[in-house]
Amino acid sequence: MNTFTEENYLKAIYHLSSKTESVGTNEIAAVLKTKAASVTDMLKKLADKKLINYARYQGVSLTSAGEKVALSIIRKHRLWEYFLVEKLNFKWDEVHDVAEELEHIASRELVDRLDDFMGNPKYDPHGDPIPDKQGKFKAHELKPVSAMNVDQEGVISGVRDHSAAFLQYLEKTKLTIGKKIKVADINSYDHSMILQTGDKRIHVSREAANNLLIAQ
Amino acid sequence: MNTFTEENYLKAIYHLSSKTESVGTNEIAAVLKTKAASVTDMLKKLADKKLINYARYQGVSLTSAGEKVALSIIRKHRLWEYFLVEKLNFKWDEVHDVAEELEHIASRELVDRLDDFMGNPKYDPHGDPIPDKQGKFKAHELKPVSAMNVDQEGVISGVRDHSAAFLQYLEKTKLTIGKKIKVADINSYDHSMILQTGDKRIHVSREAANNLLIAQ
DNA sequence: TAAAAAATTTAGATTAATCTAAAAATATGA
DNA sequence: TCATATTTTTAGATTAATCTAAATTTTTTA
Ligand SMILES: [Mn+2]
Ligand SMILES: [Mn+2]
Ligand SMILES: [Mn+2]
Ligand SMILES: [Mn+2]
Repeated sequence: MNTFTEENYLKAIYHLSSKTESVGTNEIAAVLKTKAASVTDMLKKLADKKLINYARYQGVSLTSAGEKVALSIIRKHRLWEYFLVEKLNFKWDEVHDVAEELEHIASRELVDRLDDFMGNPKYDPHGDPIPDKQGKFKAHELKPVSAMNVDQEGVISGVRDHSAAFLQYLEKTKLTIGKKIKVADINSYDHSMILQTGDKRIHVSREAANNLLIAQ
Repeated sequence: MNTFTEENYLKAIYHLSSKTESVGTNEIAAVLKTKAASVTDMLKKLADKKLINYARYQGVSLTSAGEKVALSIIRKHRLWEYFLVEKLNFKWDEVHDVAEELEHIASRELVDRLDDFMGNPKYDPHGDPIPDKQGKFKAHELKPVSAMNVDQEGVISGVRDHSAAFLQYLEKTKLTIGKKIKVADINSYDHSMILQTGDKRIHVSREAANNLLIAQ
């Protein structure tokens, strides 16, 4: 099988590929907190294993074999996050680092049984879709709160920024997954917004509104 | 912290120490399926970290820091095995290898919450005691079935051989943890035994009786 | 379109964990 | 007790993942 490190590279390339077709060496180095030279070495290795398409200086993309591996890691990551929150009562801002370790446990049987044990959840605690056994998943059609107009309504369904700081801020302001919100007002100077949830009015900055996603 | 490999060495030394005070290089190599030369290298490293007492050619023992680490790995191993069997419906012969991976997940918080989630079990699926947060545990006072006399009774409470083959054999013959048995007869020629469980009579070899443990 | 800048790769080391083969220390037993 | 066997350590390589510094390629822009 693949090493822990190879799996992290594939996952990083997968996530970076959602922005651009082809992914650069420096981008990968930044995500994995390593150096470009190290990335080049690993890219050669992954190319030898036919997990990525790689040509010198041309950036990389996953092969379908590589994508399959990446999706299985992401499946495990999100299922474990769900387990930690739903069964072990972790907060949603506490689970990522532990899931980064758990996602590398190989046993297919374990993941599939865990999935069944939890009733085959479709989304993780941050609103991200959980790929099924076949790697299939349906992402919500989401847009940032910052793109909403006054009086528009929506249900909070995901975040763009997964940092503990942002998640804790959302927790504190009660802007959590599943909450129904309505845009009460938009400040035309700094684009900050007043959101209405039930009887509460919450003032959020443009930056926060940009990282909070809603389904309509 | 310690690497995956260092943890496996400490655990191996801990288990081997139950037989003899001081543990030899070759014994460790055999358990870890590696070579004596590799073990010597690692022993130097563990000694530098003050996790073992080591003098060239004299064998090793754990320091109390090393024992603490070993017990935390064993705690995790056994708690995960319990989880796999009790919550995910694995069979008792299927859990060891997965637990060998899970035991290296670092998060203290995870283990302690898992422990609580399961109601703080005292024994794993094979009857082995689970150390608590402080590393404390109480082993059953067990003896092999082979040491029983005719008409003696006892409750199956552990195994000496953890191999899948032996566990499957026990499963098939219904000689599982918690079963009450009585020695109906002992064959004086080959020391095989007839065990009575409820209305069933089971013939077990001397070897099997030796690896099955009872509490009285 | 040719410098300059940025991105990427190569060269050469390093560290951890492993190996084989040979040397050294310890244990055994005639 | 001393030769032989066993155990353990050392010496010297190898492989994976990483690094820094230098070279190369591609991209940008003046
Ligand atoms: Mn995460
Ligand atoms: Mn998540
Ligand atoms: Mn086990
Ligand atoms: Mn066990």
